[in-house]
Amino acid sequence: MENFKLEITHICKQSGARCGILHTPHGSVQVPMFMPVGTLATVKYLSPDDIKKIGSGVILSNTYHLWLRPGEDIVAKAGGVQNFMNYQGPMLTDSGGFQVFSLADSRKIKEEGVTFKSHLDGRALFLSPEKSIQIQNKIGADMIMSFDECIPYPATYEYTKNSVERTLRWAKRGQDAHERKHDQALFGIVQGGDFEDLRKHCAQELVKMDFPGYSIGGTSVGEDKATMYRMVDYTIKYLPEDKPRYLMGVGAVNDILEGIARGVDMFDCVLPTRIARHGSCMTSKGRINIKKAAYKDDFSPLDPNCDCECCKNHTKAYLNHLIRCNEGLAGRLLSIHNLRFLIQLTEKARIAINEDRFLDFKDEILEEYGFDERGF
RNA sequence: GCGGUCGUGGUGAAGUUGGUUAACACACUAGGUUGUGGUCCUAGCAUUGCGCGGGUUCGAGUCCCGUCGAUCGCC
Repeated sequence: MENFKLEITHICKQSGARCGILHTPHGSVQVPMFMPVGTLATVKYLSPDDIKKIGSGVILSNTYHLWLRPGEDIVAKAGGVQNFMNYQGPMLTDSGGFQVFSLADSRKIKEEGVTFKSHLDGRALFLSPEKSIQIQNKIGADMIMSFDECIPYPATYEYTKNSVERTLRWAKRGQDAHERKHDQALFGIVQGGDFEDLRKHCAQELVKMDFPGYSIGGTSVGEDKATMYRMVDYTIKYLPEDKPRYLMGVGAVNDILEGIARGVDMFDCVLPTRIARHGSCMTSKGRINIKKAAYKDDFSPLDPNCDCECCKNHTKAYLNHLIRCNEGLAGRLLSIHNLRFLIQLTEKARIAINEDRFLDFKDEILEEYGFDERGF
């Protein structure tokens, strides 16, 4: 497809991190970037205007969730997910592979696809590579994902190997079923757990199929950070330089920085918005929990270095009050803040890459943040 | 004035024929949450303390007496 293309503008001489522009049918955005998650065609609590104001490049939505409610036909009838939610920016949908893994019961994986029970009402469902792509074709995001098996960690070599082979066959089937190659970029997803040869094999086979973008999957499923970074290392060297690389489900500050250092272009994660709804905030000085009694009478902004609507207009004392009272505005303001915080992080990262000092930048940020094992 | 019922943490309340660590929930305190179920998880949380003061008993929140308070009924 000619209207989807990654243009690499600079490669950091110090780290090898990349900077570029991703062109999509719904606009061009800069990478590396963090993509807010909008599962049900809404970034929880935020209006489309809010999403634009925080400087978000791409937002994510979910095949599995939209399939169940309201159904892909409704979304198609609305003119695609962008029209449905009245957000005219680049979007991406996950394939449902992860949701089948993470929230469905009674999962049975067969060559044909996966049977499982709905998390909403328990009814039996079936999702296959073809079905996932058909649904994503109807939803209409600019980037769509192959239907993969996201295996748990740890998994045995034997299980992982068989799963990778199946994920590769599924990738091919999805590619064959894809009917909107002209305006939807289908990404292949690299699995392979913590096994170097399986990651290599999976990446190389997907590259042979020539996808317009590649995702690194099977991360952030409970493994430790060193393992996650190793999975990225095992994978990324086999991916083509001129295609976008998306590290799925990763959104902790140190993980994003480590990913960028390794050449990742795109990240998404529920972390900033999920923790925001419960009062946890990412700030330049580290993570704080705004619910704490200590903030009851703290009339300073959440993060004086932040330019978001929340930090410019409100005090910690007010946020503390809102979250204690379970007021929706707390979720909105803190979601705006955490998302803006990560987006600002990527903006600063791009500057550092262009100045060939990304490794220094990474160390400075982590130092100031008070990096620990958890990484926020 | 007479009679009944009741009095356990910040709140609502369990506490069996009197028997070791006063259940549970909410609230509160401190953490967590990584391809989003507006969730969920973890830990802490009654100055040997059960309105107050006596008594019985090896042992009382649980029995007895007094007292204070709440509440209902009757004059």
